[in-house]
Amino acid sequence: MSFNFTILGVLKWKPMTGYDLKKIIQKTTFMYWSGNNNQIYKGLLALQNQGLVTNEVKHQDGAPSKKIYTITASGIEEFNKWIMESPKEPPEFKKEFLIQMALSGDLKVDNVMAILSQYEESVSMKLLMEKEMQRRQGLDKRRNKQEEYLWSMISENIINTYENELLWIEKVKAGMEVKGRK
Amino acid sequence: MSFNFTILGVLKWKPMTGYDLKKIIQKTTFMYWSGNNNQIYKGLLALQNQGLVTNEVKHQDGAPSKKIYTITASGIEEFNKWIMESPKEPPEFKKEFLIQMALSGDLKVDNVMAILSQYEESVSMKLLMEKEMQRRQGLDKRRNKQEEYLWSMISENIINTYENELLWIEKVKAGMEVKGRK
DNA sequence: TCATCCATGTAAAAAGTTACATGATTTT
DNA sequence: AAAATCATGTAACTTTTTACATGGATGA
Repeated sequence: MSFNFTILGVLKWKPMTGYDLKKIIQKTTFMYWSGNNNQIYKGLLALQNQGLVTNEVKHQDGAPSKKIYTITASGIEEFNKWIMESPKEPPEFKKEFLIQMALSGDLKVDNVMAILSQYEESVSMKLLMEKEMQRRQGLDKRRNKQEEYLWSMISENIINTYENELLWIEKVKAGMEVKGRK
Repeated sequence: MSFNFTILGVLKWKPMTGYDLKKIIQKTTFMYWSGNNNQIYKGLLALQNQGLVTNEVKHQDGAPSKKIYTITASGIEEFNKWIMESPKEPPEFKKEFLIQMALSGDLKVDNVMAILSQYEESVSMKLLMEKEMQRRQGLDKRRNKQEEYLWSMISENIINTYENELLWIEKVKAGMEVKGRK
């Protein structure tokens, strides 16, 4: 389960609470989970049972007390092993629209054009949202030049993905129009 | 649940058994489910209860008897409504590697280069497999020119996705090397 | 002879999401 | 006065995957 490794990796930055982790995972879109409480708190418990993190309870006046989690030496070791030795999964996608297109063989050309436009609208919207998310995250300070470079490349990867999808939509539309005119 | 709509859409091609559906969904990689028995047979039951499909049992000598499912008129109506009126979901990705890269800020340059190469290998392999899958599927006959065009565009979409990922990996590697030399 | 194909189904586990529950403080 | 933030946790549900179960026919 890579979710727990993600927690571990973020705790390498600095010790923090489950609530902090939740916020980070939720705003980082490429950490693709919902980042809900259930996963976070269960994950932290499991990591603690494996001795990969420890926590220290901080009581606060006029605020709920917090558990600050810190990664242990064996936690760092396990995490580095995951990074270096785990098989690198190829990207996975779910493009429901491809299924819809595959099953639209007997639709009228105009209808196919319509659903292509709907998809285009949806991808454009997503791209805008993604750019806004990244603008906000660009304000976060990175630990060093390498981390900054890697995060900028990740941004590029995500933006590219949506932009390539838009280019592909245009191509399909152009091809459909030629068919329609005949 | 788009899985059941997928079943419905494939049944629009022609009546067939759950087993046939399973094979089609399994070999069509962009229908991203495992296409396991549980989903197929439960899905068909649900569709039948909604009156969207009917089945006819065919007994066979020396082979298990089969249930041939046929889409009903209201099934076709529901399916077309799904295609035209359902919101078009933007593509979703799970790129575990982006998470690994995001958490590799304190790795040595050589180690980052190593995991990039591992990822490149993994994506290349996946691309090859995908091309082979598509070569096999290219042998299937399509119902008409439009369906043929749409399926060729879907192939292009999938191949593009992996090829763009490979281009991106090269770019990241090139950028890392400049950093390493400094 | 051993594996795969045909053909249907069930059981159980894992993974993931949504909603519930509490309660003080701060912001709108 | 209402909503959001901080902070932890639980419960219920949906979705998805893996494995089990049967059994004859065909192919390597």
